Amino acid sequence: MARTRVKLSYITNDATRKATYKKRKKGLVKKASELSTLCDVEACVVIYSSACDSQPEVWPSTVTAHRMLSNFKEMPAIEQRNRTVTQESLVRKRIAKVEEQLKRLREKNRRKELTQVMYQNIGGNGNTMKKEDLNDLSWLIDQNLNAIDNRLHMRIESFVLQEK
Amino acid sequence: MARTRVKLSYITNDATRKATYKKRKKGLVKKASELSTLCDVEACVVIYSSACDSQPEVWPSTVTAHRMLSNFKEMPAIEQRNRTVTQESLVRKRIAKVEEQLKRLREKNRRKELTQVMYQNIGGNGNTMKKEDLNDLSWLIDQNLNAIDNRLHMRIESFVLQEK
DNA sequence: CAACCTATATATAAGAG
DNA sequence: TCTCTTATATATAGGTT
Repeated sequence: MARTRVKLSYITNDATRKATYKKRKKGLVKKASELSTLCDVEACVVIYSSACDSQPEVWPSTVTAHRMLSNFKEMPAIEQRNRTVTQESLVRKRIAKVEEQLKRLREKNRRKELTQVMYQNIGGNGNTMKKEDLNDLSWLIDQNLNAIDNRLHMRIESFVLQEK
Repeated sequence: MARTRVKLSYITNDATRKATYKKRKKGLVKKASELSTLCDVEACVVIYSSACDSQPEVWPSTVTAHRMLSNFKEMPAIEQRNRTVTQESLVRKRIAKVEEQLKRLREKNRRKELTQVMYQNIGGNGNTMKKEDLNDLSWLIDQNLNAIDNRLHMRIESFVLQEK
């Protein structure tokens, strides 16, 4: 995507492929993180590369990925229900409502887990955190910073309005 | 990333957020697909959005995601072995070798599965394929096209050399 | 290697229909 | 809401250090 347009097929040259892998892996994870923040959705990315990384790359964390995929196993049941035509719209509405609750609970849970991790580790022995935890933690901190930032702006705006 | 720089925080406006979600989801999946092809790695992306999609977005397929995540559960054992310091380099080498074999087997398996799906569906009743299968199939076709393309170029080159 | 450097290729925010 | 357009923001290929 730069300097030259690259053909979309396996890169034979080892060095080039490894370089591309590192760059694009970083980019992919960044995009996933942005989507997650901008649209408040849960997302995970898993990359297996036996050649480049000794361990699979998992974003945002092993724990999250596991949770997402185990939720995933429940899907067929929901899908079946969605396919049922009997009183379809009513059922759909109920499902949507339950999904909304579920989502809130997941979010709450996620924050709780992460906050715990944060307190366990900040000021502690330093590097007991795994990379995945750091990723999740970084996300949490970003979210909190954004919340603070928004509140600050609101306060500044109301202050400015009072002055007028 | 265009026209205006967007602040990296939750998009409050429903329409805007939904539009952004659709665009970025598409982009993310494209990037994952490209990484997978360019570097020959297995990758999967899962996005849960109770607000925007009624179903989670899964790339490349439900089957693949399941497989990747269940392989994932085996990790702790491997990680433990990696942490063992006894004859570390030798053990690592053996692990690398086994991982390489495993990777080849997975790839072989993946192709087999997909080819089966392909034959089951092409020329059949038309739309019994799920979106995820289509994604995987599309990947398989791309791979085959690339292979054909490469072989064609080789033949052309050898032909040109003969002419000289 | 890894980190940094730019010319280009892509992604995408807004706006229009 | 969806699609198309287009100005900008980002990502990144190929080098350099």
